[in-house]
Amino acid sequence: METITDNQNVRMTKKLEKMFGHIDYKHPPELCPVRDVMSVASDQWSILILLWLGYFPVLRFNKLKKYVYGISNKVLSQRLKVLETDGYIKRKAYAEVPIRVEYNLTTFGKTYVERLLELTEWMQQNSPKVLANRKKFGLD
Amino acid sequence: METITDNQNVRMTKKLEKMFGHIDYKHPPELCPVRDVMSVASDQWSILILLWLGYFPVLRFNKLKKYVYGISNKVLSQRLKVLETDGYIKRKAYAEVPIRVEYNLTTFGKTYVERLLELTEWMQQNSPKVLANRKKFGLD
DNA sequence: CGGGATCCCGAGTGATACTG
DNA sequence: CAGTATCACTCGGGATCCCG
Repeated sequence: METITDNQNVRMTKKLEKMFGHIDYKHPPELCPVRDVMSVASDQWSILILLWLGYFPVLRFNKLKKYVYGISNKVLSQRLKVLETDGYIKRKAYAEVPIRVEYNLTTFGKTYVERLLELTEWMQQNSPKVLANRKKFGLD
Repeated sequence: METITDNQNVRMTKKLEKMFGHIDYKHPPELCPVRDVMSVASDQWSILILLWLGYFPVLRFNKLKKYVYGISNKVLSQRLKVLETDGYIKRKAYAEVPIRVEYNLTTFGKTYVERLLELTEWMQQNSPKVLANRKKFGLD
């Protein structure tokens, strides 16, 4: 598991070649939507929001704020707005008193969370290794 | 491809359950290393740096700065430092005149870039959809 | 001359208070 | 309850400077 085979390297290079047609540095940023889309979806708060919305089928503003520990009102509402306009989540407001607002993943959002989970699983498994790296660093 | 089967939903929920033992909101952040590790590795600049280092076996500071279009000296050097201490990349300095510094992925970093590629591939394929969502939003 | 470090400034963020 | 308003503050961008 520590080593990477040549086959894996070849596959990686192929994928990277396809990728870099799109995030190529010669493209002015306004012609490179991938980076733009990526910056929204890979934001640390957005990731946590999406994961929690994957876990619970539906969540309200203050519940979400409680789960996404440490997020502020301002950032939460801003991220929710962006995630909604980008099509990952849906917002439903009920004209009750007090008002009730429910957020949930769209179908599109669910497919993204599936992918996201692969990555966060890796992080969960490897975070001890990273912490060990941090400790070790500078000692040798 | 548009719809998500019940089976997929079940798998997702299982993974999320495993996950949320670790990013649970009841955990104080200092006991939640996953979020900490994640915030480094999912940073938008770090992602681009790692992808380019996946594409080229080795890169020097100014080359990297050119490819990671738009990054500043300060942020680049700071991200490189963090990525090094976390074990994703390695830095080699040659005492020449002028000085030469080379960065490359570690084996650990390569395994991460493999995972990262799965995600960025998704973004590449779906960014048109996101852009369409943005345009459509507010019209209905 | 390459690889940063430093400094200054503006945009974004966090904490709290407040409102429809 | 679901957000906005306010304000102090941090962080990133950009230019410049420095050191080997």
